Amino acid sequence: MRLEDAIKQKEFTDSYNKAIVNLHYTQSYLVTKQSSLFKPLSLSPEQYNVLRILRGQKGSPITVSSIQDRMLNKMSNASRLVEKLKQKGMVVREECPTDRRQVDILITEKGMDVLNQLQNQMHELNRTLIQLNEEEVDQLNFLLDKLRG
Amino acid sequence: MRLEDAIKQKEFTDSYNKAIVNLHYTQSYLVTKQSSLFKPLSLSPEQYNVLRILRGQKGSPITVSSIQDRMLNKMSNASRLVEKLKQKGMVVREECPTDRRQVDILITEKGMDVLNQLQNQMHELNRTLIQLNEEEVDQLNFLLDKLRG
DNA sequence: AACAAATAAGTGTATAGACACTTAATGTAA
DNA sequence: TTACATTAAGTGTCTATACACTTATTTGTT
Repeated sequence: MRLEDAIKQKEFTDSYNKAIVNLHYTQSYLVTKQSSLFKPLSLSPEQYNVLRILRGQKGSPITVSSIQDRMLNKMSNASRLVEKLKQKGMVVREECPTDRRQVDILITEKGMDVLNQLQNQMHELNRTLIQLNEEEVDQLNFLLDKLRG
Repeated sequence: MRLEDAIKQKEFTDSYNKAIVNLHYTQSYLVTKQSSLFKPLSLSPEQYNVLRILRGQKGSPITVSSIQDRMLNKMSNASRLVEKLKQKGMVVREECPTDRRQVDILITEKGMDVLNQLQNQMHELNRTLIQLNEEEVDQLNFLLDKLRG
């Protein structure tokens, strides 16, 4: 659906303005659709993102600030998200032996189970959410990477 | 900057997965940069969006639910955003004469002043935020519209 | 060694998003 | 016309974002 119809706006001042609005709108569309997957597991999209980062560590611990660096939203609060995940038993905190300011975070078996449970559904959902062929997706990724300079 | 470097992730399972993450990351990048414009005026990005919708009405009133329909984030709460703007004197609420359930919203002169103040800065910022040429921006808009099906 | 600067984690608070719910008014149909 | 469903607006509550701040620890300099 054209953006103009989706938000009932007749026209934009220029293509750049439309692109900004289009990106905001499309991201919100994705969040809404993805949330339906997370909801049954009582996971928020950002909590899922933190779990993904931890899985990427393949067993080695990662500090809270390194999680922050890897987050999609650099303004979000890794400290509090980790605390939420800990309460659900999906991560553990350990004092870092070499620097007592830091806290090492590890994903638990339960956390891995939740991710594995989501894996296939997520893969399928991604395809249905993005109605583009392979060439177009690559083009989109190219443009997004270039856009940010 | 490539997404892989921006979030320190070596690779993605596939291009579709990367595109989802790329859209989330890019939108967050835009929000952060745009917020710096709104902040001096004590406006949030969503409050700005509501004002834009009201300006688009060119003087005719619009109900709260129509604002909701036009919002970028369909899950956001137009009722509360309008209340915030009212407290700042940027909009007024009027009882709808034909349907007492509805509430007509109008932008005030103060609201218009704020928008006009932002207009030029916003236009400039859009160009610098999107490091693409005209052809590429159009291509991006095409892909985003198609993506959502 | 002493002290200031820098860094890591966490806290406080306001705004917004997500979602279920309430209340009031309107529409519809027996 | 009464009764029930629908719609519009608003409220309550939890989670997350944005941003300033605190505390503890480490680093770097003199």
